[in-house]
Amino acid sequence: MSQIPPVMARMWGREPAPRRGPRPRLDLETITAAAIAIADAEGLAGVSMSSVAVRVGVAPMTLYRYVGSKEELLIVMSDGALPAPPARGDLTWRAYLAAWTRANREFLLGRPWLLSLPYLTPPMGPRRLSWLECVLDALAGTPLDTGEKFNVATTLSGYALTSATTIAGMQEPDPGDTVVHPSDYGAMLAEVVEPHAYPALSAAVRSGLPGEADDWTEDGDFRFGLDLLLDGVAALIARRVSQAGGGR
Amino acid sequence: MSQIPPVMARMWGREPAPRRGPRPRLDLETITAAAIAIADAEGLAGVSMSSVAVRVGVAPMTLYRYVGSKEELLIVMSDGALPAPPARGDLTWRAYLAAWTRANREFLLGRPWLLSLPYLTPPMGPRRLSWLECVLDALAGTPLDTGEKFNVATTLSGYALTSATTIAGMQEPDPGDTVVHPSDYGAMLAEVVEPHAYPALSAAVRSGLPGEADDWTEDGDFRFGLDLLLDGVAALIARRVSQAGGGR
DNA sequence: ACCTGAACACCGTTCAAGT
DNA sequence: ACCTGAACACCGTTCAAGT
Repeated sequence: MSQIPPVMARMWGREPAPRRGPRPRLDLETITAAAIAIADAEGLAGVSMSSVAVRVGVAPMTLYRYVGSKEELLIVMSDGALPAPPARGDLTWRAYLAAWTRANREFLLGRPWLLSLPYLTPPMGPRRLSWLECVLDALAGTPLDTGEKFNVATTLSGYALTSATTIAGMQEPDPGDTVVHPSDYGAMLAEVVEPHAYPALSAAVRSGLPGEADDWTEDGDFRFGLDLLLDGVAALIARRVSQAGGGR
Repeated sequence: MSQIPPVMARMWGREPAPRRGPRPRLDLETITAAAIAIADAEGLAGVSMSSVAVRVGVAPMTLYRYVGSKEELLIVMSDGALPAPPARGDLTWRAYLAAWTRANREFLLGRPWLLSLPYLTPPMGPRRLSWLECVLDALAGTPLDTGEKFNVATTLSGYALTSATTIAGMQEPDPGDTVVHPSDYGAMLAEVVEPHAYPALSAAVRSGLPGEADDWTEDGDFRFGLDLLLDGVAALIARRVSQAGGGR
């Protein structure tokens, strides 16, 4: 058994090797915390094996005892940077999932470098999976099957991701990022989009539109999409309930 | 005016500088196509300024005449790699948006390196905006306002992205990627997730679950989430219609 | 005006050597 | 057993020089 990849074993504290001799002076958590601190301060561009090593006071190559590669370090960071999911309290599934999605979006906005992590793997770390756990738990009282619950979780976190990306893309640059920061997205589009090639878009853009950063950051747009999704979930639950009722 | 960022000007063929003297031997499209071809063949890791330069037969520094930085090149690639959106035909808005979302997901799966592009900017390139145009056009006959139409587009492309990421994460590795490829995601989770810390998740995982790659790749799960979203849009439209009817 | 060669300041990673 | 110094094969980017 135990065919789980090495990063995963390490994230879950399953040290692969037995140990004799001197205790390690370092551990993965310390390294991860240092890398996260750098990313918070300087963006992902500031995170290099050597900058992390300097911060924990060690030679760069020492890190390779704890992490197979930089790519693995990034994966570990992407889990370590997550906060705990919101507490369930006595919210309905719907109120809870709304809070959950909002909290998900919030931590992405608080650490925009999470949005620029080069590869998105399926949820594998303890933190990320605790967020998944919460969705399953919130839906435990509903007639949805396991696959459906997973789908709800995927869809909601996807929505949080998209929403965060949209906002982060128009906000202040990361420290270290310089390429594109449309302070006025709508005006930018208006300048470039030609009416005969993009009729609907250019009409929308010219009639003033949701291009102002303020509008997008407003909560209304976020709630709009979220309600759309939750309405869908509610409708599905209602369907399942009536099916179950009719079947017995 | 013209406060659009340089990458954007270049993507739209607005050459910033006047030109006297020798004609350039290269253009941005050629460079972009070469970079995309490398990414298709070797993954994003294979794309370096020098590998692209070699492919177009030029010194690496020549590229900086056409592109401000590697980051800009990646942005240009992310637009250039998109196919044309599906034709509207005489589909209903709903059928069209379903096809649109599916096509969106499909090109992401066909070029998984798009999923690992380091930073997601708001839609700015001609191709990406033509996808947006199509959503606005499909919803033109509905009473949704501009902001709502944008939101629908954002939500649907977010869903395509999430769905593609989930599938790509469990499929064959990119050429060049080696870190994590859970051939059996469910079994992996089962091995690591403890019942008392993750009760709902470990129950789900142990009762056999949507962890098999086949299940996820199945169309059913994708359609599930998509219908959920489109049901929400339909409900909103119905609400707006009845409001408009009552208001006059 | 366009292109380039040499050079700069970095990368991530290996490996054999130290303790 | 853990840590490291030296070394390798790269990066992206600058700048002054060629034509």
